[in-house]
Amino acid sequence: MVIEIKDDFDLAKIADSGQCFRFNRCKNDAGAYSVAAFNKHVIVKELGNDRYEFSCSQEEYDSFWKNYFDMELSYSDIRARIDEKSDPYLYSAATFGQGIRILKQDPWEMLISFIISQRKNIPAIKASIEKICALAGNVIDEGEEFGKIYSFPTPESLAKLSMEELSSCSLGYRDKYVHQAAMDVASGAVKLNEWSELSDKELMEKLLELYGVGVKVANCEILFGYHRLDAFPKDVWINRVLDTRYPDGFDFDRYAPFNGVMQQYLFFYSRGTM
DNA sequence: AGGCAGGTTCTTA
DNA sequence: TAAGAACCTGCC
Repeated sequence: MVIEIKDDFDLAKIADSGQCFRFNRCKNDAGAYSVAAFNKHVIVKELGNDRYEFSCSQEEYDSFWKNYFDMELSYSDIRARIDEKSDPYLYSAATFGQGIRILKQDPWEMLISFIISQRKNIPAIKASIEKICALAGNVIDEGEEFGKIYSFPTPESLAKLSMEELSSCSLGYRDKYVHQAAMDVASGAVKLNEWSELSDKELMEKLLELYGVGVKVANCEILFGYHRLDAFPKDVWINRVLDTRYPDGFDFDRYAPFNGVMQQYLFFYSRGTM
């Protein structure tokens, strides 16, 4: 089906924004992207004039992908909160990053993904996640162009993997973190879905109790897994920006409750320019 | 060849 | 409570 999208929506920027790891440009089809999430897979292709082709039914778009891409929220309105004169750097970053949206992803998949992300670059993170999916996920789609697409494993199937199998996914020292998290969620000791009811503070405290989860990974989980758009993960890139561009501090009060969106613009801009 | 990559844990004072 | 070292692995 083909749909017209008027608000910010740039597949290339979203794919490269570091929030998702199973969102890839199709090798033999420029402008088309493969997206795997929640046991579903879709190819999205930009047609021009704000039109996009989704390789799914209208019904699946309405019931799933529309929400996944957070289409009810206007990101151009969020960008409009930025005043060029009071913060020219953020304004430039947001202009550069226009088209980025924060996806509504699976808290479980995000937790494991960001545990894996520590001290890894994005290609390495993606490679590990794909190995895990191929090893413990199910085939959810198959096509000549993109081959077999696997779902992200359930907590149960990931918990069943031996440490040897986990190690074969190039997790390095993170293998024990992933194993423990899978055990905790599979056993029911950790109920990620119920945690969505917690306050920001309580949610952070719960996440920090998990083995292998520190402040940065917890904030990524809160922003990308729980879609709480005020969370502001600080990684080396963001810290570099804050140190060099905001020596007197970033104005978090001004952009609440959307500081996480600003973080994405700053992150994307810093990676493209520094 | 040595250092580093979107951090966290463990150890030590 | 805080700083420093160690940690897997792959790629410059």
